[in-house]
Amino acid sequence: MPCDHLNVPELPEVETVVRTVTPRLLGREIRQARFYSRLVLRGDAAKTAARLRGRCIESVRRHGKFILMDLSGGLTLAIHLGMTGGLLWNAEPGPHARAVFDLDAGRLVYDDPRQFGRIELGASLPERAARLGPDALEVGAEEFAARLAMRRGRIKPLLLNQAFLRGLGNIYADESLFGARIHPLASVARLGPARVRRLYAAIQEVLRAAVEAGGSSISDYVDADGRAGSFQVQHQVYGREGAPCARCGTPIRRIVVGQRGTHYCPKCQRA
DNA sequence: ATCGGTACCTGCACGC
DNA sequence: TGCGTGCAGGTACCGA
Repeated sequence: MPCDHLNVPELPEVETVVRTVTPRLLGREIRQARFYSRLVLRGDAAKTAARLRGRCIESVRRHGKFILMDLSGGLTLAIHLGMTGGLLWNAEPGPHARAVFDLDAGRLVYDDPRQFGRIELGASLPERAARLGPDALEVGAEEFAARLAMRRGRIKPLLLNQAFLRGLGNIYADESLFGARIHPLASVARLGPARVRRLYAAIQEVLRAAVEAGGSSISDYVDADGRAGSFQVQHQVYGREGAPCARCGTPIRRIVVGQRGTHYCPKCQRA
């Protein structure tokens, strides 16, 4: 069986999901939609199902951590996977299935044990998605630097702030800071241009490598039809508390920043 | 704008 | 073995 999507979906995982489901969904017609969670679905289940019926999926795209499906007739279905959401293809709905989309060919199941994910249907992308910052993989170096210059506070919480940059989550924020050799508590205002450039480059490299590997760990968000899990990207700091830093051998340290576990090398990443 | 806290959920690791 | 506790972190919201 598929899917222990135990890993939290961030930009690379969502990108992987989008790439995997797109060829299966493009041009398909939604025959029937069913919703099983008042928490996950924003809006009335019966009305949403009625609006979806008969529509074709014209495009699938990623917007930060959102999955957006543009439907015929000018509607957009937005799916956010939260922390434990995943899409299963042609799967039998399990106890955590929160939505099922029966298509003219195949079936898409939205599975989400903790129900932190959200599904909403609207005329365009939801307002809360529209007001986010530029996509972490699309932003240019200069725009990144300019946006950073307008901010204060510590760097790690800023990287997690989707209104600043959309797509980074806890894992890749830590990995990016390690790549740039910047301490997670470093003051944004005191980051010089060299470190800002390094941070930008590290974010791009970390995200691209993860996308290339098909996400952070098991790639079976959509693998109900039995594709073997892909290889895993080796995290340098995340989840490696006490293990030696790959660069200098110093034990990786874990602290809490903004209520979130934060991993870094105390020697490579100075404040 | 930033900061710190809470809440939403449930599965799982851990300790006794 | 069994049970309680705490933790995981994406996002929204609150007051300061």
